[in-house]
Amino acid sequence: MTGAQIDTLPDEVRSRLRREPVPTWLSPTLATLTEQRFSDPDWLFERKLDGMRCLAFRDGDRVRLLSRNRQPLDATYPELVDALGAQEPSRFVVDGEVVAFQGRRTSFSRLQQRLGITDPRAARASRIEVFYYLFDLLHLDGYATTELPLLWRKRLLRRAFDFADPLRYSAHRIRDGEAAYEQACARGDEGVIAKSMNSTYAGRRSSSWLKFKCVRDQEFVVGGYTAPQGSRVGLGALLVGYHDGHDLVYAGKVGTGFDTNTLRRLHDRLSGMEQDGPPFTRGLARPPAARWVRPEVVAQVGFTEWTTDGKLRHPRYIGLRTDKNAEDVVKETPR
DNA sequence: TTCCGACAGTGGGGTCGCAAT
DNA sequence: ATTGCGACCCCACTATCGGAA
Repeated sequence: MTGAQIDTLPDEVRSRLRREPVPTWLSPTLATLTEQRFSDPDWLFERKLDGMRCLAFRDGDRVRLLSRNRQPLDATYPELVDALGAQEPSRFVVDGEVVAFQGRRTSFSRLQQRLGITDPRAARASRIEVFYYLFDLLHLDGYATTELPLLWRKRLLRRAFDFADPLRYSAHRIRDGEAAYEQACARGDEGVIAKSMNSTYAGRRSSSWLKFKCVRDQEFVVGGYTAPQGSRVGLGALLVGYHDGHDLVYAGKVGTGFDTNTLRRLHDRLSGMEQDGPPFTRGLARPPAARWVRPEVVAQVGFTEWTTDGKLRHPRYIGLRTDKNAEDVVKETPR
């Protein structure tokens, strides 16, 4: 039956298949982050899902799920093992993302509540429903498919599998990347993955897969900093917050985005502004070991979203804002 | 020559499991 | 029973280096 799937391929495509046993491991292709947004008839665009990367290997009765770092996930997602084991093809390798939903959005924080579970019974009993979005096919019925063009791999994947929850096919649109990106951000998605339709499966960081991330940034007041560790110079991270009424609310640390010069400059500036206690009046349950400063410096910070705990997720330093008064820094609500 | 990709190192939030308290 | 820590997951970013383009 599935051999028929392969038989339907045009000769020039089929000639790129290579016979092989089902591999026990393949490195996942990783996308490269880019600021460029483009539309291109040779590229397709998929939703960027906020979950966990997972490769699935089936060889007959044996189904194995592995994380990006080769950690076994079979016991964490037993219902996915079952669904893959019930598929018609008995030998395959697929690539995809395991996700959980919070409303209409994929939610990594919700998925995290299942992530550490290593007992299949506990996993099945979990209230967190997960889905496996498949977006690539690396092996089918004794053939390596990694040398096929992406669009053919996706076609084979879609035809060879029976997509019923919890397995879902990761749909794409062709050509219109900029519109896909804008719609993704408006929906509250993480972004878009752009993929060159004719590319083979790279199995490493690749410029044939690009990340268009929906990013946010705003100003924050610097209220302290931590000491540098190891070979770091100047400081480790900035502790930042924003005003809310009479409160200065702590929003987390920012520990990346500076080069060596900036670290030194920031430390020079902040070390002259120290005060005894934290300037934050809210959001700081247990103050971390830090130096505290008068809340006067304003920094621009990029991040992906607010966590449920009111902290910045994936924060990075962008630069200082000298044109903005610290008193005017408040939490911006996304429009 | 320039650029790309890999690696190491530093930093973030959050969850779970387990050992120490 | 509580706390702290490491190991995972998600990452961003800098600095360096060797080989590809």
